[in-house]
Amino acid sequence: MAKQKQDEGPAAKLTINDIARLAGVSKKTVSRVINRSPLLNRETRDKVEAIIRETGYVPNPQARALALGRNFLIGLIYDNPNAQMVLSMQRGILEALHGTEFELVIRPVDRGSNQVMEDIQGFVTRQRLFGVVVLPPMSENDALMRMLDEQGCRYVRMGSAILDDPEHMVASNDREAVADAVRHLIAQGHRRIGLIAGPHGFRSARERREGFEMALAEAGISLPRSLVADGQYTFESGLSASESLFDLTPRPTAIFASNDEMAAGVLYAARLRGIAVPEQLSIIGFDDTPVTTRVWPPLSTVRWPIVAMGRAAALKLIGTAIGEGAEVNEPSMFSSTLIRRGSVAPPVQT
Amino acid sequence: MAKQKQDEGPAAKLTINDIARLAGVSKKTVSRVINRSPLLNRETRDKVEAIIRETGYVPNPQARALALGRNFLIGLIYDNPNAQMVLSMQRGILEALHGTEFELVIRPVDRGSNQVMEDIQGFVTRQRLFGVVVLPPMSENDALMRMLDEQGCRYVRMGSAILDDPEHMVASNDREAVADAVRHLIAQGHRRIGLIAGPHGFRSARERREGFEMALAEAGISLPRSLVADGQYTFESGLSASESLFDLTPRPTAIFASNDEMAAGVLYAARLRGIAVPEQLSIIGFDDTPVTTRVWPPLSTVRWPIVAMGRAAALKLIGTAIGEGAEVNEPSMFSSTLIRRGSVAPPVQT
DNA sequence: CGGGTATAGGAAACCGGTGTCATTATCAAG
DNA sequence: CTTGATAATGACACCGGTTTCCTATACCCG
Repeated sequence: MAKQKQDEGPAAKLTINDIARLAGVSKKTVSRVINRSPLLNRETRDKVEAIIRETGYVPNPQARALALGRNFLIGLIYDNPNAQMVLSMQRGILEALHGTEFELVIRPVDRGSNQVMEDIQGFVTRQRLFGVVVLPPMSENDALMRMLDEQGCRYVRMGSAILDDPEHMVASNDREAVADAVRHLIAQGHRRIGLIAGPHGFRSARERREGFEMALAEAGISLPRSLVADGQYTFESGLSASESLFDLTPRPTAIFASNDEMAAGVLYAARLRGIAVPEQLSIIGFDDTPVTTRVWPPLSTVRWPIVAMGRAAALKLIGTAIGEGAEVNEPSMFSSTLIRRGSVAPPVQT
Repeated sequence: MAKQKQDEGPAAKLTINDIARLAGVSKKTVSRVINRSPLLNRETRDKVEAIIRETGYVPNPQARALALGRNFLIGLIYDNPNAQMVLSMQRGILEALHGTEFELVIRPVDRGSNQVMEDIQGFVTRQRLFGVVVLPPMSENDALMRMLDEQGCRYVRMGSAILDDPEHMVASNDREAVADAVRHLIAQGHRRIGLIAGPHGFRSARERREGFEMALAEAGISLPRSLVADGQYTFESGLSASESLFDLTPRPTAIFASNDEMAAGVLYAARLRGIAVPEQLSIIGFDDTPVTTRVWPPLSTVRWPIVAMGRAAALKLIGTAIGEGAEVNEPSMFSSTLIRRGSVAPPVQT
């Protein structure tokens, strides 16, 4: 059993030397063709390109990465319960990467673990990543960004946050969007509106809460502490949080849940209690995940342009590589919009 | 402006030469330490390891990949509407990859496009992937597997398929699981049971349909063509397909939908028609996605161990690398189970 | 027609590891 | 005390590209 190293597969691996030999030029010339060097004879270029096309030669990216000192891998770091969001984000990023030589390497992490930092550091340094996109809530971790800076790893953070650093941030205006949603409820006549907040420490949770409070304050509606329940962005937490709101007298006539999962929990809880939606209770969620259209009634919600934001994040990242001087002009702030479905109606008169 | 190559970032990149110099040994010896070569003096090893630990040296994977002729990237190829499934699969694979030097590169493709093959081929050859995991329905594409073979790219296909080739396949027994589900309906007294089938050409769709027919045949129940409606594995298709079933007289008292999305569509359609579930209509889905517990009533469904299957697939792939001689002993066949929730009840007597 | 200047292209070093083989040190056996 | 076997280590080529430096040729001008 002789080791057959060279002709392992039917697609014997071609090297730049083979191409050079076939074309009758030096490997340097082939390299110039590949990298589109402008100081090449037209004929020479055509000849080499023809051979490359015929043979189906593909430069070895490992060798390229080694020689160039950087590779073409973008990392996606996240720790997020929202599967739909993560997947949409992946899609957006991949759209931007399509046609480039970049690939996407994903890295879910466990925020709870106290090894997250080491884990991520090992990830970026070992793979010498070109850059990473960080999804919320990991993106709110400033220590992480410092570490990435130290490692010389580019990054873009996604989030519902202030634009302290537009170059490294793609954000949505959650606060204003939530305020809009709540204004909608108020316009329908609601005055006792409950909030199911997101987890403490999440910037998105704070932004959404502030938007909620802002709209109420504008309308001169006071917000007793009892109308605010804490949630964890999960269906179950929405379910249990809403029960404490239902126990209030008078009961709130509308509830804004800080994400769709919790909104679905509210709807489920209402069903268990025999509270009719939207007749006796209006509900608005946030994210516009598919679940909003699967339940009955379909949930009104706030949609943020996840795919577009993912695309923008990736373009920001690789833009710095492609056009050295070219300014990256991707927008950093995206607007969310209220999607009206069937879960909102005027309150019953009491 | 002198170029400062060496001390670019705070984490100046160490090379194997630096370690060798610091340890007073040759780079080859350092390499031996890294690769746990057994023919090393204990003292030498300890000394080098100490230095590696102190300095935080990490071998450059690009260089390793180049020298070794293969890199440590696993690709995930999919074209699937089921976000939850894809994400669970990612999770399973990553669990298996955790602690190894492998990373996961994802590649959603567009099955419709006639460039899929070129796209994937470019992906695996350019990146010289170690191997790929292919999700259904892409995994049913035999031409793709031939191409991967030609490219010398390892692969494992996931699916609900016959085990023609256990080494390259991780499968679930959809047929038997569906038969179980339908037997459950029959045991409850149902006789007119509708099927919403998956798209033509999907092996999973065929398997599930065969399971359905099998259970009916066992019970001696005939299946008129009108009780079978075609679906596309989407919510909307489930919605419209179920309407044709609802128009039948007599109406089916139970419906098996070939996945949860379509089952949710059936439930939604029933709500629109004022058909009470489960009193007037029983529903069973397939996949056990989160939506099944968000809707009311929660849907009975068939659960297949996605995460475990993803883990097994990844282990099969990298197992061949880690233990050369060691047989990979991951199971190739996984069992699905019926999850009973609230969408099934005995039929009303007519 | 000669000298200066682009410009194409080659030789060799390099990126940071790994493989092969030779060399040296150590030890048991004869 | 010599010899052969064995363990530990090092020298050097190599993986497949890129980059630097240099030379040879073509072209331009006075």
